[in-house]
Amino acid sequence: MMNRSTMKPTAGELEILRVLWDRGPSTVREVHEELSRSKDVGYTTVLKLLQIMAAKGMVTRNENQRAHVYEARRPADETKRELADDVLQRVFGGSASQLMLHALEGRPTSRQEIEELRRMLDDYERGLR
Amino acid sequence: MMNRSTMKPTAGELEILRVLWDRGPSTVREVHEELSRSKDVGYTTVLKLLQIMAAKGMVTRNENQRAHVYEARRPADETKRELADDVLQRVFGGSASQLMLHALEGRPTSRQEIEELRRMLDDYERGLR
DNA sequence: TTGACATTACGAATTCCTTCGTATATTGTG
DNA sequence: CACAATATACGAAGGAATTCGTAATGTCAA
Repeated sequence: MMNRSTMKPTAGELEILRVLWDRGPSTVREVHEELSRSKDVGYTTVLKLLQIMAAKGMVTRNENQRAHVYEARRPADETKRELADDVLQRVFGGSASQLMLHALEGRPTSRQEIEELRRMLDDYERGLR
Repeated sequence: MMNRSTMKPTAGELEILRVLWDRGPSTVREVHEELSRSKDVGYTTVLKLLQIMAAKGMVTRNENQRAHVYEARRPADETKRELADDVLQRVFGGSASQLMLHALEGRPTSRQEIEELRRMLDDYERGLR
């Protein structure tokens, strides 16, 4: 099996990870309720996915309670960074400005948001010194 | 079948699209040669993928020559924009600055590259007026 | 023309992802 | 206790993606 610390989540797994990132450690029921707000999905489907993710080492499982509690094993930032880098390399050949340009074009972007991006660049550059 | 004009290419299809974007209309042999530089892949594997992509309407096929000539049907920018937007929404909930932050952190970033990002933002904002 | 070579067509194996049904186990309550 | 409600376990179906082998077909040169 692939190195577990650099495993790329599938689309379905990512949806679940985002719930866990938002809510913190959660039961199947809680994850299912959250996902149900935005899509039609069966309880056992969520359960199965969480079991698979646990088998992959992508989440940990605490079995102290009857309703097991799942938690993302890796920090959200780490996974997000990898996913961003993945699309950066695979689609844009590593060009960050190309990625940003197309991301901005993909949807309405306010001037305010651009301001925030500038601030972010300033902060980031400050970190480089 | 999904609407053909917003079909998301798979990982393998994307590799081929990038070759077609770079080279323009190409034969299977040409695509295969290009891909072979970076990975071990069989000729008929590339052929099959191109046939599938043609069936999906993702590429067009010109059969005038014995060696058919394939060409990406949609402009590269359009597809890239969708892929960027896809990761923007699915991973970062639409926050462009979060995407950028994680993309930059994902790998070494030069000050030069940050400069380019600033120019890109300037240009983009100019387009908003 | 015929044989070597290049090319396409196509089926099929394999793996992964997604989804869910059913069986089983546990818990709390009347 | 026994029943209803709530969990987990697990198999399996269906579909998509990937990969390649083999057969069929076309082309060119000796």
